[in-house]
Amino acid sequence: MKETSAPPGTVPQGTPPPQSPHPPSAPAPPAPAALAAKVRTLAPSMTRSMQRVAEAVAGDPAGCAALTVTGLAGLTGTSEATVVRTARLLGYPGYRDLRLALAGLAAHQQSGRAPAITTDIAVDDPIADVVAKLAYDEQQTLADTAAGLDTAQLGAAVAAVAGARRTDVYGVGASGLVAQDLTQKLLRIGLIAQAHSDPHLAVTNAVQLRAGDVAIAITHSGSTGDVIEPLRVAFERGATTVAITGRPDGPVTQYADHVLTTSTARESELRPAAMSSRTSQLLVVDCLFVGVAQGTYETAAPALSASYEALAHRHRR
Amino acid sequence: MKETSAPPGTVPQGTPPPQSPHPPSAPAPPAPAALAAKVRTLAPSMTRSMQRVAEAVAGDPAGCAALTVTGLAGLTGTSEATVVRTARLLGYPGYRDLRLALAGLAAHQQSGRAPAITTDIAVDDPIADVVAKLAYDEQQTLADTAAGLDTAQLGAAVAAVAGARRTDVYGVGASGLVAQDLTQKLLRIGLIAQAHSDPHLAVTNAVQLRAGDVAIAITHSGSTGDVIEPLRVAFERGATTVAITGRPDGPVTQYADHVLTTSTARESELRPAAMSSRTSQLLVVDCLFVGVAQGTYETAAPALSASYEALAHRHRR
DNA sequence: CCCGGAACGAAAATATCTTTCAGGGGTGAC
DNA sequence: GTCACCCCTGAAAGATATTTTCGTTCCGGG
Repeated sequence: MKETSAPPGTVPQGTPPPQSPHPPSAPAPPAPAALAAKVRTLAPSMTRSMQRVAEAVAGDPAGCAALTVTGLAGLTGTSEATVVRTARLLGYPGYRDLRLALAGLAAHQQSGRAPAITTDIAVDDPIADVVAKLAYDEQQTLADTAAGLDTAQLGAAVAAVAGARRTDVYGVGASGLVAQDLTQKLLRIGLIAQAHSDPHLAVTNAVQLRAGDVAIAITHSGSTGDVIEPLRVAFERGATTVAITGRPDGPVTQYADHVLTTSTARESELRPAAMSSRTSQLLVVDCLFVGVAQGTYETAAPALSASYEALAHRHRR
Repeated sequence: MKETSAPPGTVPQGTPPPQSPHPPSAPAPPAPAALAAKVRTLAPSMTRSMQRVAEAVAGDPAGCAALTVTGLAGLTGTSEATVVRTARLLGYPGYRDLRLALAGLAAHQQSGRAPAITTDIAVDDPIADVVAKLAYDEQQTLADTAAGLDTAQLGAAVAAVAGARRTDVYGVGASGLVAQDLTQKLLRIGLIAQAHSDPHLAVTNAVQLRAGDVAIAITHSGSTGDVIEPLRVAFERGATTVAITGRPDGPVTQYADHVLTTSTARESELRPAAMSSRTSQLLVVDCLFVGVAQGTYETAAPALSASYEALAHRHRR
């Protein structure tokens, strides 16, 4: 018999990438998930050998999917012909298609058992669980942050930075890295930006700010004195001030013209709050950056490609 | 060659891939659902023809699962050999197994929800859309990274760091911030760690490493000379070396005992690759950290609370 | 005891997958 | 600018897997 699905040289379907239609679900021949039921239904009409095969298939779809005709025949103590006959009886054109369906079924039921990722990370969690849980938590943090972000405030902050003479960013500890990340990006699109993690230098720099400049403070707790102080100075010098914080009611906001709220996820002993706050802050910072890049596209685009090219030589062949 | 998948009575899988270039080669277990991610990760190292095949496969898993080698080759305008080569590159023993995985994936996503809108960010997108798209993309990046992360390699890296005399981390540019992030965390649980972004200092420090020490290089491109060089030195001094890179076939891996792969998302003009690579790298680093914290819980727990308390009085009332 | 029918498996026949090999195109060296 | 080299690529040979064919065996009934 010829290949059931696609003739080699001909033009079976002229549509390569288009998604296959979902509405017309399983018609009749390819049973999607009701395989076990089908086996029970058809069992009476099967011969002994075929029943053995059907039983094996229904019992361990995943395992059988990994077997060839010969393998399955050997496993069930029958012959290849019997296996093919069974596949036919179950409604498939041949063993090949049964096997394909089997693989799908296996994947399906494997995804069925949802890992309890809502749990906290325990000391004895296997490493695979740690990965799953962390990824899940960070995804959750991102969703929360996006949902809680005030786009009006963000828009105002974007406009301020896009039109600023210079932008100073304050952050210490983990937030300091976020501050640097933002700074790096702004520099890449040709803006003048600087990150400060040294409180003293931050304050002395803040004094130089004036109207038209922007100061951004990043602090999860909203009460980090080392970051509030320079922001206060900048505020009093007339600069536009922005606070990125997880505590929109914290002290830092009293000197902030615009407040961007980051989300606060539950923390645990093994998962310090710094982790999710960092994720959240980075998303906010990314949004800010992209917004600014949009607003200054004329200059941002060439600056981006220039910096990209400048780095090209630093890569080995 | 005998049946690639499984002899009758024995274990189904467990077949390591054909060749391993170096001792630290990822076994690359048959990817279950991480296919799209894998395609993106490996795309840069593919040839044009192979990319066409990979694209078709990633674009329409269900459709491709129904095709034979010849059919897929015809559809993509390539040859059977190329299709098989692509399957190999994606980590499967041959096309047969890729097809099987494809069937599983198809069943998987048919049951799952619709894949969301994946439009690029445009210059004139309203700020709310920017937030939504960025959040979605970063979530996707996290999922891809988690799916593509080799837990065996991660476990090995965790063990190495947990037992290390000292740990050095190399990273420049955006990866430098990730390196600092990791370092900060490790310091917090009482380990000795240092981040280097100055290539010269990194090398001079690497010379001091010896067996029992760990060196970690972080580079998205996998070919950043400034980061490879210190890793090479550390490798030759006998330290355990780890590479965190988006290019598991890049130059950096030749000096790495363990390779942790980050995901590569499509980039656009307004969304530089650095953004998603950073997200991906951070997740990997977080996993590494939590793993190490688990392994050294006896000392990590008190160290964590100590550092927490030490910071408390830096917060304003 | 012999006959008819169905089940079953061995092996041939076919299709499919994998490997090998040689040509073509591009790149770096000189 | 030319040459040599290497890698990509596809055609075809070679190896495997699947399907079909066909003969044998096993029962139950006449």
